[in-house]
Amino acid sequence: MAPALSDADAAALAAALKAIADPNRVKLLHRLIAAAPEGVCVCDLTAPLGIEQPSVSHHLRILRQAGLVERRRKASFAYYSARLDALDALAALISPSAGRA
Amino acid sequence: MAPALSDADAAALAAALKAIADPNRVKLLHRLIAAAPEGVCVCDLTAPLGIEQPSVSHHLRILRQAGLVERRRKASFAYYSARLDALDALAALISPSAGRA
DNA sequence: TCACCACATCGATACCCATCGATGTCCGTG
DNA sequence: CACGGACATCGATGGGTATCGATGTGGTGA
Repeated sequence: MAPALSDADAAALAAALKAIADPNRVKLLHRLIAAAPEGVCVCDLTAPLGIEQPSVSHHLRILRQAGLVERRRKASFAYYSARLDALDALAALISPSAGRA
Repeated sequence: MAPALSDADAAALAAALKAIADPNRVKLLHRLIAAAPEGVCVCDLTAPLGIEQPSVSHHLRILRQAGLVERRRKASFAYYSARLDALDALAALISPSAGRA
């Protein structure tokens, strides 16, 4: 497994985790996972989250920069979908039993 | 699966993730996991992390409050060890494929 | 072309947190 | 009982961030 864990690796893993370490982003991801592999447009995420549209865009931007969600544009709408492989990979990194046989 | 995900669940998951979403805490957990099930005393964690002892205690305190590490005291030493089951459970929560069969 | 809709960005505000030096607490030792 | 070592807590400081209203942008339809 990863015996060393460099500073860069630790920083990268911390950055990815920080992207999810927010209640609203947890909710967003949960909804996108539940809708996978379909996408959900921003307009359908504002109301259930209870926050304004700029905040939703802000959180989705952070999740997208972390490589955890994707965006597909159709007309003036933006459909976001979860990257299941990225989430699985992230889970494997924090799971101690993942590295063992 | 988790169909609903209440506000409390989202907040709890976010809080647990926030506990790991720090480069130094990632490093601490990595070392404790590598040393599991043995414990590591604070004095052996200060030098490799490159931060002062109060900061190490601070981070270990946060990890302990999140239920991710345990503390065993022996004399004036404090031995910390990772809770592998808690980490596995946390990984399962953020892994989309974990809920499926 | 003009008005409109969905979304992104900007700017300001308020809040949380990581870090460290100094200090406190507990225990074992001489 | 004083001393010292190991760890925890305190207080101050600096940097990061979530949130919103206002505004910008791009595409659609009349």
